[in-house]
Amino acid sequence: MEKGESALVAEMRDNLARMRELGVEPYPRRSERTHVSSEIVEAFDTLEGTEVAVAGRLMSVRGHGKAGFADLVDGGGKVQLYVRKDEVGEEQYELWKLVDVGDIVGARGEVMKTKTGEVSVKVKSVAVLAKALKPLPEKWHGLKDKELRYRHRSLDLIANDDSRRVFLLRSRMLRVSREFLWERGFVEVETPILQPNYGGAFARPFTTHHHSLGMDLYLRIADELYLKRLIVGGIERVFEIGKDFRNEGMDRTHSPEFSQLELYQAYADYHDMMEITESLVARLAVELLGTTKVTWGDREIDLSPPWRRLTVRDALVEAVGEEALGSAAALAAAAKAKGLDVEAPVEFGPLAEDVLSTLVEPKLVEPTFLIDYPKAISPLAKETPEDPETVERFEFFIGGLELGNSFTELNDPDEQRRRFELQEAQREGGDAEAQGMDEDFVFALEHGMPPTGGLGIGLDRLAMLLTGAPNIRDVILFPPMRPDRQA
RNA sequence: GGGCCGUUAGCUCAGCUGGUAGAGCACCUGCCUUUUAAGCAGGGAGUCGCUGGUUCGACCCCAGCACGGCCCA
Repeated sequence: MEKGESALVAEMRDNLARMRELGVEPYPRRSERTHVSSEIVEAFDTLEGTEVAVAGRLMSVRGHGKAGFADLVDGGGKVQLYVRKDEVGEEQYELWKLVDVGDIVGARGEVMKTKTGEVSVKVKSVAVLAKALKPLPEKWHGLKDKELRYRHRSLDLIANDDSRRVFLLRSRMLRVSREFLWERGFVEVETPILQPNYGGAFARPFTTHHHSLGMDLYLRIADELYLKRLIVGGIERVFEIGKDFRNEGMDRTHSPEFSQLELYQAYADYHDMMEITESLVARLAVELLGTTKVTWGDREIDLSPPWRRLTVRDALVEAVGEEALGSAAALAAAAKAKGLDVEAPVEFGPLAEDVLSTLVEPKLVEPTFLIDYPKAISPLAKETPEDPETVERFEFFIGGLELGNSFTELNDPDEQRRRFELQEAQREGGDAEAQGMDEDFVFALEHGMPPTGGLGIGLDRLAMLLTGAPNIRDVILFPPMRPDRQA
């Protein structure tokens, strides 16, 4: 036994060696498969008595002396193998006895049913397709340890059906989202992840360096400014599904690397974006879950449109009272009275955002569009007709989760330049999350961008909602983790 | 960043008031040609997260650290 190697591993390695002694290559190049397990189980009546070839992982082996049963799991599900010494012969039965739970095997044989009614393959020949050298997690508790599940997702997927379901559902979420947008005439594109400037959101970026250009580049924090260039370019309905990166804290709902769907539609505004949002989310629920009702914690949430529209102003009035909205000082006082940790001096916009995220958003369990935000915290959105300090913007919330952000896009290039300049001043004033000037984006706007509605949806959180997952890491296949430093 | 909780066999977990560690699954040996959490009999398996400290003696008490979880900022 090598250092650190358990007895179980030694046994599996020993079986590997003995397979080779029998002249069997445990990692062959070729395999055969005529059916996946689900096909055999579902079409048993027509397949009974015919010969099939199956392949997959052995998840359970039950020996009976000169015979044995095993559960073979493949992409379709599970089918039982029935291996008899008098069917496979002496040599093959020797090989069968060297097979461990976890091994990838192929088997050829006749479709049959046991007397207990289990659809099975009565094996004529068996092949080892990949010998496993490490034991699987326990068979009926699965792999529970969250750390191990996140660090070793392959094991989690083998051992936990729930985990596999989550990620298959997530895949279908992407597919249905694309179908939905294609039906509406949207075009999928890819824009740069490595960017000389970052923008489109408030966040600290990840910085990297390109050696041959001799320059620093940023990993994008949003897709927005490139997608709007495409609207200028005449691609009137455009979307991108991809990763954004924000160099911020991690918690139950934040991952530094996360997936976002962003879409832009020319000749549309944020009302149209609300309709798209409601329709898409409801469609996803129906297609993936068969119902518009999702379970979230101990609540049931109905995602059927139309969703509630709540103005930021009304939300703030309800949270801190109308008097508090008169000035930044009044709002600060009211926020402090509600227990918020307010550091003076704070401007109205960021303060309002604080109040919203602490006192309002967690209560937005039923699907809600929070609409009409302060301009000061929305440098890319167009003003409302009623109030130049308010913009046509919404964020939407379900189950207390912020799931997305949308504007009627600002398309006045001069106004956009002024907004960027204000942001730059804030950045110089020490706000690391303020957005920088993007001259090339303004250059594009100067050629004329049609009135446009834009929308971003956080796909990880949407996947959380649709699967009931309490932690964003539960819906990210390989979530970022600190290195596992063994002493 | 702060508070609380966790880390014991490959996995899931027990472990009392400090006296050198247990179960189930998995694994090994034997029996078993329709089992499916197969069964019966027997057996092996541990750096108790890491480093220090207290103590005659530490999985257990104390301190620090690491990783993770929940909550708060």
